[in-house]
Amino acid sequence: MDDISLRALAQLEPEGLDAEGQSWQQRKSVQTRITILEAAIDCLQKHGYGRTTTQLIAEMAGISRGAMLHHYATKQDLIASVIDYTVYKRMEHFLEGIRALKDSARINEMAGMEISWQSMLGREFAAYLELAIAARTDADLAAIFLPKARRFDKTELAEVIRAFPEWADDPGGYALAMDYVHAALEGMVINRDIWAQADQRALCKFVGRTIAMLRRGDLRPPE
Amino acid sequence: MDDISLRALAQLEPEGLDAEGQSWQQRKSVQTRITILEAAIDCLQKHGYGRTTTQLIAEMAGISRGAMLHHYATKQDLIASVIDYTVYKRMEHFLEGIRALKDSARINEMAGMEISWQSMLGREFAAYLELAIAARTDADLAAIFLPKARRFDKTELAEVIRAFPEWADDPGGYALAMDYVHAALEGMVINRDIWAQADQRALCKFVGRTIAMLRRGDLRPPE
DNA sequence: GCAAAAACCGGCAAGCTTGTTTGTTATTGG
DNA sequence: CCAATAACAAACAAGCTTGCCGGTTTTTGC
Repeated sequence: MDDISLRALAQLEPEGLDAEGQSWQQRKSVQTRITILEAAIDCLQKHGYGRTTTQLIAEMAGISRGAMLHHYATKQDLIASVIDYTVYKRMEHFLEGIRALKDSARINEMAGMEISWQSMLGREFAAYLELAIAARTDADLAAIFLPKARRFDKTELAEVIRAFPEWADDPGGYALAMDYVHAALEGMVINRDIWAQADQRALCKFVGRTIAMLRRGDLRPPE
Repeated sequence: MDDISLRALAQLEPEGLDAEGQSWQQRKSVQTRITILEAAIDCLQKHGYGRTTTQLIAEMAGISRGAMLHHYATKQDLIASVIDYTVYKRMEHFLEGIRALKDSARINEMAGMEISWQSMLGREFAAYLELAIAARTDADLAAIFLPKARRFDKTELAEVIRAFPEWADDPGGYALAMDYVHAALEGMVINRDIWAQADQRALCKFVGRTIAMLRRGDLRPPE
């Protein structure tokens, strides 16, 4: 991960989680908060947003509910921090995927899609999806979620542009290709329990093929 | 809508909602039940699965909660009926789209995608999406939702095959194209509040173009 | 050391949600 | 007409969730 990537990541770093050079108490506080946020992600993944209660998070984190409410006064505060943390973690994983990609010299053209696909199989994306869906019907949640989500997409696009300089001749193609991959793969994730696995594999290959063609310019608008 | 379509639709018809030739009391009961189910769909769309309470549904339906619990003894019973009703309504709209398509002689190649896209803007799909996401983290809900969802996909595929006989030379292409359109469009729906509208329009066009190419056979596996 | 602050724990009240129960009105079949 | 049944309404109990408050232990700064 190079300097620019690290700077992009630092731009998304949640507040109150940098324990470097602090007192022992501060460091413990940060550690507890991370434990709580990780527990919250587990809850979102396993029980969904609607059934993610403060009680459950505290139990999964292994601390009392009173202790948790000391760190996050209200549930809304906690959820806001979970959003920050989840977005940060997703970007961290994404940049790690980009970095590994550069090392392996990109053996195939679907590398970008593979990174996205792998990122959608993790805990953080499951939590992100729960938050994204809940934000559709919860104005308060949307107010804090949507800006973060948009910033994530923006940062991710910038990193994709840096990682695939060979697309430089098609500036508009970047955003289109990224949105396309995200839409197709997220749609697949939603139907994961509904569709047959063989169909999902075939679809994955097809999307990869279209990406390769888009990159070659074979899918430019005909007019 | 021809006979075969009507038969496919009848196959998905919910139980206890056919009031033909019954007594006046029976017909009123059916009408009340439909009112409840429609109110439940509204609740799912506006407040999401997690905040859809029996109280809210009863209020939105304009009847007392006691009256509602007379028709649906438990919340689970109600949700099960909502799933049946939603799936039925979605198929009804889909078949209506197919029928209108035949009349207008399919002016463009993206007609199939347009039908799917329009269907995803309706109330029923919003409710369906809420149920699909909730089923991912709710085993009880999944047990009753997943079979219905799979049956819907199966029926829809059969109707697509009937509606587009010119694809007959590519049997495997049907399922792939349908899954592809669904995944891409559902992914777009999820990101509807996050992405810029212009990007969504561009992506919609791109997906349509790939569908056209898939139909022409230009996107067949290279090997 | 020692007072202040921070981390942590347990319990409590208010509100909401679900399911049950009891009662009232309207409709059906004989 | 009348008993049985269905549709509808209101109240109640039990459980859960959230936020708040007092109390305890540990750490920090002077």
